[in-house]
Amino acid sequence: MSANNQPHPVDGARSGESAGAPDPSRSTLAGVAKRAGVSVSTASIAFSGIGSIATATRDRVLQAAAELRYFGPDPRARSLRQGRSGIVGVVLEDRVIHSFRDPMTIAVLDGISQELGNENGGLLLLTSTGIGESSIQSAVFDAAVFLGCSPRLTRSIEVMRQRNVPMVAIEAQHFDGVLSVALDNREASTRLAQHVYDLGHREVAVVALPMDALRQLRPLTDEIVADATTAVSMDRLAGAREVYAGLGGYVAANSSSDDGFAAGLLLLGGADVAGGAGGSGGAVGAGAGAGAGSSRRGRPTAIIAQSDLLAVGVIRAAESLGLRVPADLTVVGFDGARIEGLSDHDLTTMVQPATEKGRAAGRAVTELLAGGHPPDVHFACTLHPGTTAAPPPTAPPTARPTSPVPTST
Amino acid sequence: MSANNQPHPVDGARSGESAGAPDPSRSTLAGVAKRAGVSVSTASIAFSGIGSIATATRDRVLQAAAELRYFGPDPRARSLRQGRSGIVGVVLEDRVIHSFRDPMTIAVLDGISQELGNENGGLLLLTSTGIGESSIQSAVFDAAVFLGCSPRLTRSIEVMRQRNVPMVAIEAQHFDGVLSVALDNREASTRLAQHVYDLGHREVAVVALPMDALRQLRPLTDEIVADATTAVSMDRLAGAREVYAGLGGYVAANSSSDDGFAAGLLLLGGADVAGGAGGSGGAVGAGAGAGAGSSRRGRPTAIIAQSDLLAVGVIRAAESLGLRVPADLTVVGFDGARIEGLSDHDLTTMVQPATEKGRAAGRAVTELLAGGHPPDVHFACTLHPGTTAAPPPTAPPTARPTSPVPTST
DNA sequence: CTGTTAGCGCCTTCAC
DNA sequence: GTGAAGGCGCTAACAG
Repeated sequence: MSANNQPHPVDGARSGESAGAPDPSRSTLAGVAKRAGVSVSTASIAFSGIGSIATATRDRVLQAAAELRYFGPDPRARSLRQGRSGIVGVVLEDRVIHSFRDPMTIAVLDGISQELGNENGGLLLLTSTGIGESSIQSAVFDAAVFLGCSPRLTRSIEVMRQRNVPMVAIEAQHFDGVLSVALDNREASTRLAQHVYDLGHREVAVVALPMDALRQLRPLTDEIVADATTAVSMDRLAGAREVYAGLGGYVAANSSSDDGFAAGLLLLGGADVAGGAGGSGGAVGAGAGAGAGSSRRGRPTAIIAQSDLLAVGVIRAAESLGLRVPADLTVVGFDGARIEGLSDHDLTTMVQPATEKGRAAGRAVTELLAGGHPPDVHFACTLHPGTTAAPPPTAPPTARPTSPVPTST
Repeated sequence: MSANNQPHPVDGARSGESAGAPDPSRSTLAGVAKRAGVSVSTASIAFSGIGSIATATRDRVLQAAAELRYFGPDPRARSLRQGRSGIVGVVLEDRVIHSFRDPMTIAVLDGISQELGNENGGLLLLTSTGIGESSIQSAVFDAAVFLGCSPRLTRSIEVMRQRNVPMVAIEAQHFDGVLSVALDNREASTRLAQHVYDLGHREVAVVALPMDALRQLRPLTDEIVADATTAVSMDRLAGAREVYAGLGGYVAANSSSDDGFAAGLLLLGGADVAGGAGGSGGAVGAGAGAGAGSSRRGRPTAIIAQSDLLAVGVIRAAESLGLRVPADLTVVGFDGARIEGLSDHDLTTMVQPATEKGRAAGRAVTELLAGGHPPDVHFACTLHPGTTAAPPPTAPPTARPTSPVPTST
């Protein structure tokens, strides 16, 4: 009889604990209660403070606890019983290292943690590695925040929903039952492109953020766009294409200045060099339908980078080729990351409230956990004019058509 | 009778769940078993795969689960029963934002996550906010990694020890029962200082990493050193002082180029300006005992920054004052962070294997959880000569005493 | 103010 | 290959 359970078979069994049995059944609330001569529930109250208890009794309990070196309830048991662990899961799209290298991600994480204030227990970092997804389904947390995640999470989301785990998605596509915190990526991108257009640029290329799981620097093709799964880059591209229809360029492997540099070289040197460091095909200049004006597909006079990191790389590439920014080349970014080391440049970019996004997500989580039904949140970007955008070298300085350029396709 | 427990009082009670009761007692393994016409234990086997089960039976169970939208065991219950949650806690000294801005911390985190591979469940980020410490004591995790933490964690460590939670400390002081992963900070720092010395520098100042909880840029005083709680900065200082006895300078508020910049201005402009932007007292030059050679406490000819970020800031400060690096000023860092945007400079620094540190910690955690007793780990730094260190403008190029300079105190 | 009682959801030894 | 039961450690109703 009596199925003897030993959930902690580590000690005696495995390792050769040399010291004299430091764990003859780890002290438990029951043990403390017994030693203090009270019932477990009373002891529980002594620790949680929930319910009333005589000071004397509590002292007795606490002293017994001290003697037994009992420091408080086991978090695991507590979380089972209460149905709450205090942990908020943050699901990152990428390997941790990539996420951490992106100042926007970091800002968002900081915002979340600001609002959650670690009184909740902490942030559990998870990654959606695609296959398996196991960790996200088997991890202990009360609420989940998805950070720019792809639709492959569908199943995990279903599981969470079934478990009544509130979910918030930042910059992801819409999922039913998942609160959305997002940016006006498309509109902002249009505004930025319009800014470039108004300066007179007609030969323009884009360096886009990754659009799918395949992390590789390559020319932006229709297939890639068609199969894209990343909302942010898609929206930013769509926005720019409202001004520059058919805008072409490169897709980066990730948001890094190294990738921006490589793409920049391809775009700026590639026109002549043809087949530089990896990109096989074309996709330079204003791509398919170069807007009104010169249809000559020469070197672009402006490059729209979908992130500031990429933009920084592009600027470096330009300078390494002897081009001056913005005199010879206009470069604009996106994010407002305030990347240091840009020498004298003040990057022209769309500033997004990254930390605020995180804070909003954190607040939403709090409300959801309290049973509320907060609404979706939208943020707007603001144009930072900066000093890296100027009229093209040879263009008419005052062209100002505000309507989209028609596609030539 | 029958104390009716409802650990999840959220639904009906609080929020006005309008939809038709999506959670009439969330599906559980017992429910699945009943529906499949088997016992719970059999159903459990169907999910865990541990134990033998007829294929037909398993299919029946899985189908029943699908029908009930049961997606697998509840992580909370599982973790209580098994005594394992799969979560590894990472305790950061600072607010998340500070940690995330430090490339070394990020590299370490990446190393940890590489080795833990998220099959374990994920990294739980916790911060040692000093007061309370509650979150670390009440959070669910199986093992803890402390990242450069101060001794204020003593109590939390005691709790973890009592709970049999394996602990690994990276770059922290020694704690009993906590596996240590560390760097030869002191020795490396000495080597770097010697390098500077060998170049002929005698007027030297340090920009130190924070030494205690008070995050504020201020002159390095004896009190600060005496009360220091951060092992890394202490060790690096001690190492440098073996070459430059009594080395003085500033303590930064955190490892950032902004702080480096501010400290740089104080050190380089401060000698004349006296009381520039906040630092009241002296602490410039080679401090108390300016080493052999000129005892004139003028502007330093070399600045030893305790991190690359700080060094970058110092370089910017120097250049903003019209000083050329390294012709007019030698600047050395520590870390090997490869910070971008340093223009043409290649920072002279001690390169530390940060990712490796994280990996080692991750591996140690794995072994400890498996019941092993892995040893402490030590890593060495390598000097990267770089291009930001050169002989001082007016110094004899070939001074080469290898023994420490005696203190004048 | 304290004790009793009934599980949270699952796993696991033991018997069949 | 499957079923039956005990309990991980704790908390929340209720009764006294």
